[in-house]
Amino acid sequence: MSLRTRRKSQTREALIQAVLEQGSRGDSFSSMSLRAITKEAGVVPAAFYRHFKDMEDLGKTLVDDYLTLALSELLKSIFDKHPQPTGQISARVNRFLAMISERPDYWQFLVTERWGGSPAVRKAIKHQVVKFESKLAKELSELGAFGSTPKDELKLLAHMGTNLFFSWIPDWIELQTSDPDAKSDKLLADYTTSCAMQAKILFYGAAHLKMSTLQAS
Amino acid sequence: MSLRTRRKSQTREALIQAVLEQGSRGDSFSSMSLRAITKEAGVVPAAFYRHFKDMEDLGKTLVDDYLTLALSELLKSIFDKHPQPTGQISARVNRFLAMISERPDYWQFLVTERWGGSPAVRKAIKHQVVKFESKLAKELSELGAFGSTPKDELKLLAHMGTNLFFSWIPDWIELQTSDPDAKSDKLLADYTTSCAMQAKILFYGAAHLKMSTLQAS
DNA sequence: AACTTTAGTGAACACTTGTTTATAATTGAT
DNA sequence: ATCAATTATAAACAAGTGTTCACTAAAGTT
Repeated sequence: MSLRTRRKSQTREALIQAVLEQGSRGDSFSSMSLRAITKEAGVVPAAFYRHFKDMEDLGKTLVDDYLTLALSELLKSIFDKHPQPTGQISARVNRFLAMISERPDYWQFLVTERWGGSPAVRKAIKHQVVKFESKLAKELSELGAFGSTPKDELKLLAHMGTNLFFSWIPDWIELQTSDPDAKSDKLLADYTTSCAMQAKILFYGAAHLKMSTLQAS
Repeated sequence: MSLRTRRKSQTREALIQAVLEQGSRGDSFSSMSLRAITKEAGVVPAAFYRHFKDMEDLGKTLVDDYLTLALSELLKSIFDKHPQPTGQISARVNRFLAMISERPDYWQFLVTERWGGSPAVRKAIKHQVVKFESKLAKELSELGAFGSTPKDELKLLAHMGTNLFFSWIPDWIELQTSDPDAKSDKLLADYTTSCAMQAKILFYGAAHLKMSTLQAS
């Protein structure tokens, strides 16, 4: 990799990080201005066009080059092959929340823009979420408890699971950032167990309810 | 009500509707400009200040004066006292989706701005959603199946239910608006049964999993 | 060493933004 | 009928927006 391309990808990175930074401050992508992004990246507005066609292009790149990776690494971390036999669900929920804490800016952006104001970004996220759900369904099928569950039921469960997991993210991030006092440890622990309970309710219901036979209840 | 106040509330309404209109077109609230709103409302920019202090004020008013009502009417419609004994869950899910179809602009705004770019609107929505969850928990407690369920478990279930219901809204609205062809009827029916299944999974899990005893599983 | 390529600069552009001001027009009160 | 109150208007303002263009300076190539 040449020196020039290395430096180029450096400011490119700075532009991406500027978007994530502003997202972490509560701004939505569609309300971010190109000029504000370049300013935060420490570069002149015109330099933007050496990297992206426009803001929409930047948003899609952010989703496809960064958030996609974060999503697949999340899945890897949760379903890796060092299973702790006791407390399976709780352990995985802990891992999930720990992954969120590592890069809160990524997940903040994902949650905010999933139903946000930029159609292109929305579409890119939707595409990645669908892929995530498919991989999650496959992981669940290899889990034993859902070995005999039909494929389409697993897809539905993965869909519900994804929505459930995403619903934890905003509150979890807010707990992390806005409570630096002494009580926060207990608050974090409480929220973690609450998430674990939610996951247990969902997976218990999916495992024990015979959907195909109870269509009229 | 005097003629003047009636006309005033008329343009006030026009401003609110302009926001909902732009929201239905896919724009996020934080990216809407005051000028564009007044233009769509058919009024000059300066007239805005006769009604609201700024856009943030408009957003909070929209949530507190309109969406709050929509939320409580939704609850009323779902838990009214003409219960159909057969297919309780399916029937209520049908009612829910029908309510969404009546004012898709309201629900679009609610979903988009729930994690959107305006802190004030986000906070206002959060407040109303918490109230909604409380009322939902109370309704569930009077439902028979959850008569003996502890209060905090009902709160958790109401929380999960609210998130689940909200997760249906974007896809449901998109199905309604973007598919005016012949196959759409089947698509809508399929999505409805999918939602009903999701609800059954959740409520079955909550009703049968003894949470208090299974904290370590 | 000479030449080409290119990431980043700085100035300029036409346009939109939120907000203020004085003014017109109409309703409500006396 | 007269006067006060107030909704809406039109014009103007400074500030911010996306985008273009000629340019500088450094890296890559020959």
